[in-house]
Amino acid sequence: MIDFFKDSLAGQVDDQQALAVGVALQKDLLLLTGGPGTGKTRTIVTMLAAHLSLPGVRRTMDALAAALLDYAPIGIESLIGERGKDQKSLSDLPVEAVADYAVEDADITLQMATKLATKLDETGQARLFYEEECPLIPVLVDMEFEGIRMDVDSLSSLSSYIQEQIGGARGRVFELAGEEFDIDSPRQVGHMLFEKLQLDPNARRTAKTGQYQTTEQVLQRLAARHEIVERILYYRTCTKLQSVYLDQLPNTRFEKTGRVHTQYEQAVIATGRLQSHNPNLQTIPIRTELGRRIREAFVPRDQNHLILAADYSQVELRIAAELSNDESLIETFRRGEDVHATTAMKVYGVDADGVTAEMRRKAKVVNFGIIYGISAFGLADRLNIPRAEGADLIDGYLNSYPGIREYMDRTIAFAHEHGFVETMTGRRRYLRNINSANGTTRRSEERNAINSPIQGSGADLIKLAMIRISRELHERGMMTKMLLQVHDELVFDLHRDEEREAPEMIEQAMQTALPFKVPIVVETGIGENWLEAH
DNA sequence: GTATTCTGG
DNA sequence: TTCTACCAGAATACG
Repeated sequence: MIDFFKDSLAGQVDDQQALAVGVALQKDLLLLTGGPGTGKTRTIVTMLAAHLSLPGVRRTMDALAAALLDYAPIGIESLIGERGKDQKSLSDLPVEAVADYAVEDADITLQMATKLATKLDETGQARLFYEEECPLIPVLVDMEFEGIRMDVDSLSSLSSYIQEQIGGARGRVFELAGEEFDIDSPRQVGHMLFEKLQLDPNARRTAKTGQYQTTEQVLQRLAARHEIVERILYYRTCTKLQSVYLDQLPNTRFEKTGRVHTQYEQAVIATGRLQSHNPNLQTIPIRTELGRRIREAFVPRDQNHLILAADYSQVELRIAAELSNDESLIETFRRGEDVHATTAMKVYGVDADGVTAEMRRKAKVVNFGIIYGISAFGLADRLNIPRAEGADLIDGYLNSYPGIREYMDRTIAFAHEHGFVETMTGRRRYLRNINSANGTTRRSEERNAINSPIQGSGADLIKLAMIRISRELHERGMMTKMLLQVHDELVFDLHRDEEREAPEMIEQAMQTALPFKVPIVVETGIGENWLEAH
């Protein structure tokens, strides 16, 4: 959003000013926006409309004009020259020279808007556009504008500690290797582990360049054979944290506010999710003890606030239950049972007391795999079990939840017939390779067909919740601010006076944003930082 | 610029 | 027989 306005204003403003202009423009734009049949002016935000109805076309005026109007607008190069250091700026030219170009821009945009509005109606995505995507714009602008406060001191003390850890791990790796090499180079790591130390005569190679694979998954399996492996893994964990989250992240803090203002893209991801960048706050570590500590640096804006995190519990599995209407899976959620343990009971044919931790772990992997349209091989690979056992697990799963098998068959058949699939709100994903003669390509597209309605409905659910939460916060004159969205989680600056009201309202909005027969569970947490709020 | 790897949901 | 789980951003190595 910021980039868009900064570009439009030809570098004449800084980020803060661009943000302010963006807020003002977007809000005016939306005042003009009415739903279908309301009789109000329908302002079409062409980029968003194009993302929904022409997702395969690049969202530039030239590409869209070619696709929608079969027309090639005046090229900007004819005015300011080719890209490069000699390229002029529009502001260098007399107004007369720019007039035709500028007028045509407005004309073409209006013509495209009219066509796009028709397309949205035709594809059944008008409500999605007017009632979900458009109202979300000012909500995202507000979140970008607010930002989240970052405590750089806590990051720098963590950085010193990790720097020591890196030195220690590095020394131990060289000691065990008997020589120095570049641990940052996957090729040299592969050479050390598989040529010099001969840790696995059947080591896998990468598809493109034939190097030895040294991914975490590969290394985990070798960890028991040689101490060097776990040291390399630890070295990688530490260098990753250092380079991405300790060296770079503090620089993204906006000095005037002391906060980090991520940018959200609404029209990029095919399934309908948001994308976060500059910095990406949707990939802040949580899975490892050391990594989690990064989250301690995300703190409330001042002493009157706390961090509130609200996240959907197993939302994609619940959506799979809803879409498939599988009685057994729905019943599991209605009873409030542990879905992974229940799945283990079913696929292993044991009672509740018979479920071991290992069974539950495997059942959990199967539950996730099903959402992605997994194959027996893929499951076997991930669980490090024989392929036949993987096949048995999937068979057992689909027999326990027959509705899921029907959902998969029905969805793939629909995709083959129509060339797209859709979410609960009618958001479409077009699958141009669904009828490919290449089996690998086709099967990959069939997995997309299975996964997209699930992932995309999750995106719709939280987007609609965000719109309602934002409206409630404003209407009630509350001081709590929504700050971040991480796919199934929302993060807030919670005002201390609203410690009861806000979480209750937010939970309610998240649970009821779309109608479900399956219970939707939201977990909230409050703390002095993002880690504590979990 | 592409490949590999790691971070998240 | 082959190739394998969905959606991403970003840092680093290497040619």
